[in-house]
Amino acid sequence: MTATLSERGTRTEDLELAGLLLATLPRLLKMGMAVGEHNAMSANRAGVMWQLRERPMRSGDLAQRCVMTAPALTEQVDSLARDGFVRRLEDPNDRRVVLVELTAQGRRELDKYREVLKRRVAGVLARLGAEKRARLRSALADLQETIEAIAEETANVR
Amino acid sequence: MTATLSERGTRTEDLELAGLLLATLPRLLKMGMAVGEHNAMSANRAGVMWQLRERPMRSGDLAQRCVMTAPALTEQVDSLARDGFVRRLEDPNDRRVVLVELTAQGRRELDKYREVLKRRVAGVLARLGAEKRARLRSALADLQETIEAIAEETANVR
DNA sequence: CCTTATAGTTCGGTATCCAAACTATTTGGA
DNA sequence: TCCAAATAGTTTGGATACCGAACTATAAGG
Repeated sequence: MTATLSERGTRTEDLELAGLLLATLPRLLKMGMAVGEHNAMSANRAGVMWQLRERPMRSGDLAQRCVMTAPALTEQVDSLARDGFVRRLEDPNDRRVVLVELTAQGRRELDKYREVLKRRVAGVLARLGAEKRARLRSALADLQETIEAIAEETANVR
Repeated sequence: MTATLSERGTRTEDLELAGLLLATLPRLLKMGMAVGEHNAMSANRAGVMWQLRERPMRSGDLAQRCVMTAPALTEQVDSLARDGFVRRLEDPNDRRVVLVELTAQGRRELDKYREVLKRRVAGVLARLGAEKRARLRSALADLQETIEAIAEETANVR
């Protein structure tokens, strides 16, 4: 635990690390995300659909997970539903709620899109040696864990 | 023409790593970038200005570095110039060229904005232990190096 | 019941982006 | 020397994504 610093724990070291992260990653992502041929898909659409890969989700939770407002999400779901990639379901327990579910077609499109991105980003990562890739893998796993934990917490505060 | 990222040598291991990266980072960035109070700044604007932190840059190079089209960049520069954050300069050697320069005010705003983001992201990173943070730092440094190298290459192909 | 809270949607407006067409300048032959 | 092709940016027209505020429908509680 040793969480003595974690309250106001933004030390210089952390700030530098955060600055490095903010300078580095947006460009990498943009390079990977600029797909072009994939007309039906985009980074935003894929981000929403990705959250639904495991199970249907309430519209509000989906918005929170995608870090967007409820109106923005409604629009996204409208658009995705128009293309047949997701569908809206009723919640039998609470008729205010809208559940959003990934369709089979949506899953296929998402996989196809992510395959393209993965190949592209992998092309960058291939330039790192095996050792550096392993280190990156561990670091990303740590990050994902932390992000998931934060998402859980803020969802529970709801 | 496209093919900025090479796709050769993409092994399964690389693909998984890329997938992890694509699933993890956009959310972290969105969490950090959702500032709110900072009306005059945004992730996009800051991204453009950040490229100018060292020296003025040709409009075309700036667009390439920011991974956006020339028209989109023109619009961004218009908007940033309207706010006094950047200014256009002439290139005495080639009168077709427009150089874009960060103003003193722009630098102040950029620093302020990045400070907010850094604190926010650092708050996430503080949850990792010192060891994991160190590993993340190394991994990001590797990535940045690789990205810079790719940017150099594609710029030289010009 | 009737007030308050909650879940989504609609509305109005803004920011961001792209492809295609356009202007101005430079370059490279013939 | 002169003009066609290439290059650097901008303008135009249109699409997408986003947000705050107002609205509808349902649920919960006193």
